[in-house]
Amino acid sequence: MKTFNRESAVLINGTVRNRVEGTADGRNPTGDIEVLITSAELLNKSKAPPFELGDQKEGVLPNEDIRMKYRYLDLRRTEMIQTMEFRSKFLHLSRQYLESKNFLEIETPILARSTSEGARGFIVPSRVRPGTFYALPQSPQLFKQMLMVASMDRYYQVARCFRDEDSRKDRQPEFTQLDVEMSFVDMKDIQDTIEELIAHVWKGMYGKELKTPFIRVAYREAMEKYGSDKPDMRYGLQFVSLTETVKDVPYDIFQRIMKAGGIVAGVNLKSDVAGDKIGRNDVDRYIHYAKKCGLGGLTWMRCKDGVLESNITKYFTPEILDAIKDKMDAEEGDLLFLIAGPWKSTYEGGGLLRKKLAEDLDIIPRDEFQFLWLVDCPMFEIDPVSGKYDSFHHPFVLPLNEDLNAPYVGGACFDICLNGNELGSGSLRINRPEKQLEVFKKLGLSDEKIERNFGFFIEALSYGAPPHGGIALGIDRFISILLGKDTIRDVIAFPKNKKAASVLDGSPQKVDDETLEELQIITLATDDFQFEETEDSEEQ
RNA sequence: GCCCUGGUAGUGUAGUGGCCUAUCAUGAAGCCCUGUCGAGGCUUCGACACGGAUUCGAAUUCCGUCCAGGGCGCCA
Repeated sequence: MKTFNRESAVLINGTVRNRVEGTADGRNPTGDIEVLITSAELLNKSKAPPFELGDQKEGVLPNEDIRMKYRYLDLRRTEMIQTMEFRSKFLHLSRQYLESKNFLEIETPILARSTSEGARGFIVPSRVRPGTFYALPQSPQLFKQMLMVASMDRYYQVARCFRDEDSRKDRQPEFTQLDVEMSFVDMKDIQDTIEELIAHVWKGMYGKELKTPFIRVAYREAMEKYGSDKPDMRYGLQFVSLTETVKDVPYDIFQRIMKAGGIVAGVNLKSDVAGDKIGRNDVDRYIHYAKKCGLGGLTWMRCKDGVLESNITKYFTPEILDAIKDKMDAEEGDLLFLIAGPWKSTYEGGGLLRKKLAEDLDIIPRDEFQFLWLVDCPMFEIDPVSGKYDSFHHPFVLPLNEDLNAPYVGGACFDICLNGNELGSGSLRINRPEKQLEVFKKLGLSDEKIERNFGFFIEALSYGAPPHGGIALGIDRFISILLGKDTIRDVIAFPKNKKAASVLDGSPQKVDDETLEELQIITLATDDFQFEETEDSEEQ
């Protein structure tokens, strides 16, 4: 009889039976049975795999680039098969729910127009009209809105999106969104739909009811308490504003910051969680870390013998120290960290510090899933340096103020977050052309640019576009969080690496001169990057 | 564009100036054993990413490059 090596495709005929008593192998899932073989055929012999695939070897995985190069083998691992099954079932349940609510799955173009807004796009040269290019969509935004104009009323799509920006562990150049759009809805309608959708998926995946509605947190509160627009509320460590409390303290640094309109806030590391485990050296490390997070520094106070002590308490009167103690709910042994600076950058830096503290102190409940809606978002962000207006979400969000020059303009937009990650964002859209024009102009787009990039869209809105809105959920992120994966690459069958390349098929690739000529393209690149040749391909 | 971490047989690792003709496991090839299949025994094969510098001597120190990952910028 021939030896059948591992990973080969084989055809076995025989009878399954229990093994002789005393020979069962409990270590093996099939250790209780055996097959009495009547015939065996080797359909296709496998070469020796370049790395171990057996389930017992999991946890001893090779470097990721080896896994990517042989992704078809990596995907044979039980863990990867289960991930693909999970993803498939997740999408199936999502479609099942949306179909039951009369949503239509409609495909939108992959070859589309570049609107040269937002993220860098990928472009595709046209052979028929050399010198012109399609763009791959960053999202189906304009198309789904035009489907609403077209009275499609309820649309969804499992949509591939493309953005030519640098990768992160949760960002790939191409990724999948569950894209949803509806006409004649308000924000709550959209949120209710998504809650029901996720609850339906939850029931199907886990057999459990998901608690709805999700909690809602205002943008400002999220920033001021958690230092993030995607707060992880599974643990405490909330910031408390001390700006009012310390406004008269003759501490130079605070005074300067507050005169410039900045804030002072503190977080209490309770002694039972952290306070007395963090020594003076640790505090110095956190000060260093705070500076890396864009904070000017980090002030600390420790509650000892009933009073707050630190290197700067000499600038504070006992009354103010008591007020801080009171406000921060500081008790014996607690450690307070104080941050100060401009509102946005300081809270953002504080949020990074909060996350770091929670990780170091190991107080994040890893098995918990906490959904939330981030609501009451602004319409615009103003660049502190240039003073330029930028969309908080995107330029198609419906402003909540009629007057775009009001001191604060809210946007009819919101995010859905899970465990400190942004899963997706939704909004009501502008449906009147003149309002859309007004927003474009507020964002500093010239008439010429508006006409060139969005003329067709403004035109579409002018044919009685109904009020509409929608949302898009990042499927890769969602699934990776649910499965506890460190990177979305682990939930994508064929992902790209950090340099946006596929090690498996060797893309992106140079094309031959004839192809370039046909497209009338010349390249200025001198770089001669080549993927490492394998021995096999050299032999060919 | 910038910062950080890493790169030792097919794979995972040990090894911080001479004890390295480099450890262990797994793998591959061959043989032995036969209630084996994720068992056991024996033999063999196979690596310091690349280039330069320091040194009597470099896997080990330094510089540069390449590759991979994490982050900043960027991601409307």
